[in-house]
Amino acid sequence: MSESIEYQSDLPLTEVTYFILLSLLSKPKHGYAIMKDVRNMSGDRVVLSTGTLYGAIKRLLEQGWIQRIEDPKSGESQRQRKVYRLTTLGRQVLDAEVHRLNSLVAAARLRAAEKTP
Amino acid sequence: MSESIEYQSDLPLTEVTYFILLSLLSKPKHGYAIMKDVRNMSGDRVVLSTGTLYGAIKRLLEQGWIQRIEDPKSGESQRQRKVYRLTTLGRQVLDAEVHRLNSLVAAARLRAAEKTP
DNA sequence: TGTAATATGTAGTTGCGCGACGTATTATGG
DNA sequence: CCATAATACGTCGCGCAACTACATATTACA
Repeated sequence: MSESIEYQSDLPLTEVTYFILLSLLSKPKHGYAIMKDVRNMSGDRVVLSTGTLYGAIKRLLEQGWIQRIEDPKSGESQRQRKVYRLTTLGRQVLDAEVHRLNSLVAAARLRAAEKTP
Repeated sequence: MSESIEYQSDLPLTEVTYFILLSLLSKPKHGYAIMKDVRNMSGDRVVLSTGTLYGAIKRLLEQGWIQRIEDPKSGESQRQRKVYRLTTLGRQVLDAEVHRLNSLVAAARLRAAEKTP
């Protein structure tokens, strides 16, 4: 049934955190790839600075929402490149956030209906 | 057509700001009433402390998203009670935020579809 | 009469996004 | 062929907003 009622103490996610987790939902990526992906996904609205990105990654690792894996493309001549994947916990938190987001929109719809113009 | 493409530099709204604006969408309220309303609207999930509430109100006034009006219920024996209403600008920002929220949910739906399990 | 609800506010702490800066490697086009 | 853009990693310090705790006063009611 995927309740995702727990984890609410970690919400709301910041927009940056949300997009990073979302980016890693499809497949593991390294930092720079996340940056570009988030930018594309958001239609150029969310442009991460490196300060924001690596700070967020550090926190996400500490919380156990993402974890580092070996670079699958590390066939010989590869320079440093840190690849991360979403953990089960991270996916659950993301689910809970989507749920919260939907409730915010629902609340707005309710209010707009009972609005006194 | 109510574009609400502008105002994006003021987004994302924090959850607190969002609920306060939403609370004032139906009708003007004073601070304490906003607190209770937000709590109810969110199903007890968002419980504002006074520090959060009055800090937010101060910022919202400065930004011109809400404005103070005279208490309509100030018939004689009334103690201090500051009533606020949403401005046109505030309503436009709220609209833009709902739009942004919808785009976040849409992005998640897209990603969930192209997910590699 | 005392206590919960109503009502408003300040002070200090913490967390996070952001801009600026710093370093190194690989493509590429002029 | 060499400069410059793109790739790729990171740190540091600033400012803003939310939260906790504290402070104060009035009104309802049991």
